Amino acid sequence: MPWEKTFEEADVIEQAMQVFWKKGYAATSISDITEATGIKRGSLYNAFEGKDDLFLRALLKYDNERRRAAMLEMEKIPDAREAIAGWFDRCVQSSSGDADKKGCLLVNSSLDYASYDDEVKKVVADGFKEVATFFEKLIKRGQQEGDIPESVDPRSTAKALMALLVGLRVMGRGTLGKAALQQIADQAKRLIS
Amino acid sequence: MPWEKTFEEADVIEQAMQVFWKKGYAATSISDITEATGIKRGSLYNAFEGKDDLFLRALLKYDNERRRAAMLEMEKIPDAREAIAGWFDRCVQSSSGDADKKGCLLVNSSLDYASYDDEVKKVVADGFKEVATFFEKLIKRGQQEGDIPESVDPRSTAKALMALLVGLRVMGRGTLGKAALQQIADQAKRLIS
DNA sequence: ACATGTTTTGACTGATTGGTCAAAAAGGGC
DNA sequence: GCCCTTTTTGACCAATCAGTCAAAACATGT
Repeated sequence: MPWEKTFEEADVIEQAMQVFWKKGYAATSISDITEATGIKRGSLYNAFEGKDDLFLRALLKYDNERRRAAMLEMEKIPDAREAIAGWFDRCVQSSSGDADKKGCLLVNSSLDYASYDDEVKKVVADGFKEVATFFEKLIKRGQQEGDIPESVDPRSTAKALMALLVGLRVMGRGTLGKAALQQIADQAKRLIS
Repeated sequence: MPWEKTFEEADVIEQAMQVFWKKGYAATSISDITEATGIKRGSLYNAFEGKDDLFLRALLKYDNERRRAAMLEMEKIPDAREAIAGWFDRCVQSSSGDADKKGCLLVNSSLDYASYDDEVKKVVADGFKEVATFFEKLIKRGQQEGDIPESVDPRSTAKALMALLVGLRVMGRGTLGKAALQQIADQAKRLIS
């Protein structure tokens, strides 16, 4: 056996993700990443195919460790209404708690759209779709358990919650403070009442 | 008198705006703009300070001719509820009707945030704030006229409508079709019921 | 026809971009 | 100690970036 890498790929992807998250895909240069990770240019290209590939991996890591993780956690909450509300509150927390105001990488990426290849677009689109489906299931469950009125249409309300969440994430990057974001989150609860 | 410009500044700004709108600020190069407008590099720099300046003017033009214009038009609608609903329907139309899926330049710009100077940030932030204030006034008017129930809180609902609109605009750039966008718009109406 | 002052033009700059590559460095197996 | 294979390294590449500038083109006032 010859020699093994002196860095962990996952660590590099994590740090690259932070840079992409903060600056956006187009505005992030390879030099930004080599500076952030400490590994040299050549090593980076030895381990990854290129900027596209690295971004895709970073996005997948984010998607797995943040979005999917949040879904799994919210699924455990017994009350369906509280699960939905909890997701919004969680976003308010993470948006207002981040001094860099990075928002959500999936949401941010959905607007750089034109820059990406199809694989990246699919990750973004699938992520949104899964969350919307998740909301829809929760609404139906809430209706079965009597927590959510039958007058609420699961499918369209789920889409609206999704849009509201995206909007919350976008507005959270601007000048809106925590209190304002919380007001938005509270209105989300009215959509399932 | 020596010689006058052979192009109209407003035309150049309009065409530059289209490019920025479609590709985003960071991904748009000066060459993209000279190709789109037909005017040569030097002439462009003779008429404008640079890329930043050109983008700011393009954004201001968009803000004036789209956002402000929409506000003025919606203000004319007698029924406050319909004015709000009309705005959403209008966005569904323009989002689904655009083959390029450019969305809203103000919304798009709000996510490139880090790339811009303070003046641009101010235009974006002020634009959002004005729309939210507009919604708030409409809600209050609707309540006075008895079209909107008193149980609706004007301020926080206006913020939520704003967020929902932003989300609609973002989602509209993805795979969501017209019907799905319309479902979201219809849910907006539930927030003022 | 000529002088005037602006616009137009395209070649040019230095910096930065994403990406490549050959040589050096590093460890395990023998 | 030597070989084999992989990683590391930094110099290097062509392309592109935003921006500059001097000279040519131009319409007007005289």
